[in-house]
Amino acid sequence: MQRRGRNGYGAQGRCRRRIGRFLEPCLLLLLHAGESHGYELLENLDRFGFSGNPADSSTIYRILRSLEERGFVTSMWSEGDSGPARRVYTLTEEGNLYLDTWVVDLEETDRILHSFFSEYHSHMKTHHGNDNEKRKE
Amino acid sequence: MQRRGRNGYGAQGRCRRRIGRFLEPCLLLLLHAGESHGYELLENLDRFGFSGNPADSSTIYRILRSLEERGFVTSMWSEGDSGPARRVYTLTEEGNLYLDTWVVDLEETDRILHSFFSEYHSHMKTHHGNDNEKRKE
DNA sequence: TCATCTAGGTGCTACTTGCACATAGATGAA
DNA sequence: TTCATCTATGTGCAAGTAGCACCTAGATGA
Repeated sequence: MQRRGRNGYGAQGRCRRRIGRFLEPCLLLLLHAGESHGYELLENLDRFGFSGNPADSSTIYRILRSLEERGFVTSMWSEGDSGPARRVYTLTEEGNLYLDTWVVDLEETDRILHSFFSEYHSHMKTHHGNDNEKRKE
Repeated sequence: MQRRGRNGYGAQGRCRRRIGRFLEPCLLLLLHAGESHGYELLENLDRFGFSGNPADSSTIYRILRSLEERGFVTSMWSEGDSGPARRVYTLTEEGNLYLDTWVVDLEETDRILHSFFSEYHSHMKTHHGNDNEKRKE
């Protein structure tokens, strides 16, 4: 306590703004539209524009398991009309709230991202094309 | 090779769209505006809106070291007019190009993020406020 | 002398993700 | 009947990002 926050950083506990490829909220959103199983969710993910660089199936199954452990989804085995059995996931009320916190978080991330872009573009405008000048003098 | 890509995923090699808190491009952008040292960069990061949840100093120093190992920045010890010596970092031409690839990557991420938002909002509009209906019937 | 500020750093840990690979039921062709 | 293939779920391992606790050390002023 005497050492942490000495320089003002790392003082308000773990509150990571992770987005990475933010697969978790995408899965939650897909499940909000109706129950589904992993393989189907995997295919529907390209709706978000991941198609050029799709997610790995193992990642999706692991996220779903993790969501279930935290009570945000429930799962049931379902003998489908064709193919092997599927583990069908359903969003819970907690998962629904969790999706909302994700959206708030991602909107904040979006703001940060755009402040990066505006900083970048305004800086590039003043150094139009010639970005060596600052290191020359 | 016979197994990977069987379902069409994981077939084009490692091309992770990582953003996380995307501290790396922020540092590159700050260095593009002029040479600086870690402690100063840390303080300037709040320009991007990280202020509510600032980065840890160890993370910044490690990113700077990593950038140097990859040739994107160079560093020199500088005896300042006050306080302890500083390791001053300067962006290289490669680092400048690397920043541009980051921007392209982040713009793609921005598109994905917005397709998420539009999917979310259009879905919420049709289920205005009552999101239990789909699980009730 | 001692606390504090400035500045840089290490060790450990957790989380996310990707790749390789395993398992197994269903389905159809040879 | 056997075998490849598709559908579907999963594990093991490794790398990358980041946070927290903690350390070192010069400068500065009470």
